[in-house]
Amino acid sequence: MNKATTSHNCSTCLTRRTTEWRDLESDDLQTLDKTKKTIHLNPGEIVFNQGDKASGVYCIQNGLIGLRRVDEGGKSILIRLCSSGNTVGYNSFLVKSPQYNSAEALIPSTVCFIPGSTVSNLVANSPKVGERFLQHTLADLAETEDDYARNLTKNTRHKFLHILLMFYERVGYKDAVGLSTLELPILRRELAELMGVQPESISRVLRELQDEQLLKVDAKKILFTDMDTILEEICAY
Amino acid sequence: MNKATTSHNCSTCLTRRTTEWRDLESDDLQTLDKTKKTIHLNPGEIVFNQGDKASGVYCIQNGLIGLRRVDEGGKSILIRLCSSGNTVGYNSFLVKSPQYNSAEALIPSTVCFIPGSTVSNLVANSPKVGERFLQHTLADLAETEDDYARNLTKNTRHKFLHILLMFYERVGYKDAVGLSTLELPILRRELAELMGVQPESISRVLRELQDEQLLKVDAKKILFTDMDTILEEICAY
DNA sequence: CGGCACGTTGATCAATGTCAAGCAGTGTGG
DNA sequence: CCACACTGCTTGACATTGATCAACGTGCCG
Repeated sequence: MNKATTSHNCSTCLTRRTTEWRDLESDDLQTLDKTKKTIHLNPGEIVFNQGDKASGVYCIQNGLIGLRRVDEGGKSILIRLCSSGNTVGYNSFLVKSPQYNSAEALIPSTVCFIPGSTVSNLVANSPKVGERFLQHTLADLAETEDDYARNLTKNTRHKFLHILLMFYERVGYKDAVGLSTLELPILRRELAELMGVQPESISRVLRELQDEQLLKVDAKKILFTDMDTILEEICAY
Repeated sequence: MNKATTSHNCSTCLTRRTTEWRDLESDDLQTLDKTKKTIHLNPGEIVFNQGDKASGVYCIQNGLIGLRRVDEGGKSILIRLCSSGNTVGYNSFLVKSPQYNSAEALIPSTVCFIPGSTVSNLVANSPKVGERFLQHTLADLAETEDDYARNLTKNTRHKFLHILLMFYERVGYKDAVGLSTLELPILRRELAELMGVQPESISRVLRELQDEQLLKVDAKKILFTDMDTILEEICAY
């Protein structure tokens, strides 16, 4: 979008401070900067496809990337959402496997591609980088186990409320009169794919929640008219 | 059970060759051996509980350990099964969090407890150990994503057949007349907890599969009378 | 204007959960 | 040794959830 952001410098990149590269200095930082490629993506555009050779890793500058898995039957789900400061494609690269998942921009996004040779060099050069990748993997594992458990034990309503709150934490705000508000950044279909349900189920649970006066819906905008009750429902049971 | 196996020596331990400690030598190996504690567990006995302080890691010598998560509503599921050569509790230890899951022996099992200080020393001493933990975490993440996707997209029947085949790979054998056979090592309830369904659903799908002549059931023993059809069903769609 | 993707809603159906009953095996105490 | 309690497993009846199929409205874009 913005031409100025296309030529990016790792040394001054604020996002880098939350990535695996946060501990790099001088030479290593220059190596990173010289070999990375910055890429802009529109919604629906692909970072990489399930089955592709993993030739490096991708740092998300800004935006929202969905990791998608399609099964043999053609059913598609979103395994995880990743945003600014996350790295995607690293796991397949580190185990030298083809990409397990596809990565797709859900909103306009900027990612930096780091070639595999650079990753290998930097990991070999500085032990901190390896440690950061370990911590990142551990965090992804913990999150995936949480999602796994929730999706296996909860009903559609609970799972949906959880996703709403997750988005509220990321991009929610208070409107003019102090009401908690959220602009959903993704389609109904994508919400459904996060929960392993059909889009119609999303419509129905939204209607149900509106009928109960817990929130108001206007297309992608959600107004939480009774956040307390929602929080209680999610946390209690 | 067997007294002889209680005093164990890491240097000669065959299981160690598939753990994070496989690359250790001489001094490090002695440190490991001197500080580890070997523990025998009967079915139902607990290695550690969800919420416990993670004071070290546990290597599974033999047996079958289930990682269980109980949610606020009291529903319990099995997140993952671990057996000989796996390490459990390492993820919580490495991120210095309380245990995310409980670990419980599902059959008679032997595990070695490695105190946290030993783990930290060995990781600091030899970079290979850290790399092994990274690879282990990556493998667990990949497996959890697979399970996640399957559980979100497949029905009870498909998930159950998948679990049967998984057990067949681990402990299956051909009987006297060459028929694929399996002694299920766990309860119906535990099978259900692996899939996030009710035990009754396991009974029903077992009945269905018997009625279709795909297998025969005698308590815990499963005879696969038509393995080809089962494999086709799982792989195709 | 026409086509297309997204979203909503209704009707219906299939899958799974829930509840209750009964059976088999096992261990315990009288 | 028997009576009893207890747990695991199965089955049936029924309720509930969510999927499926179809129709329709809206907004966007060529």
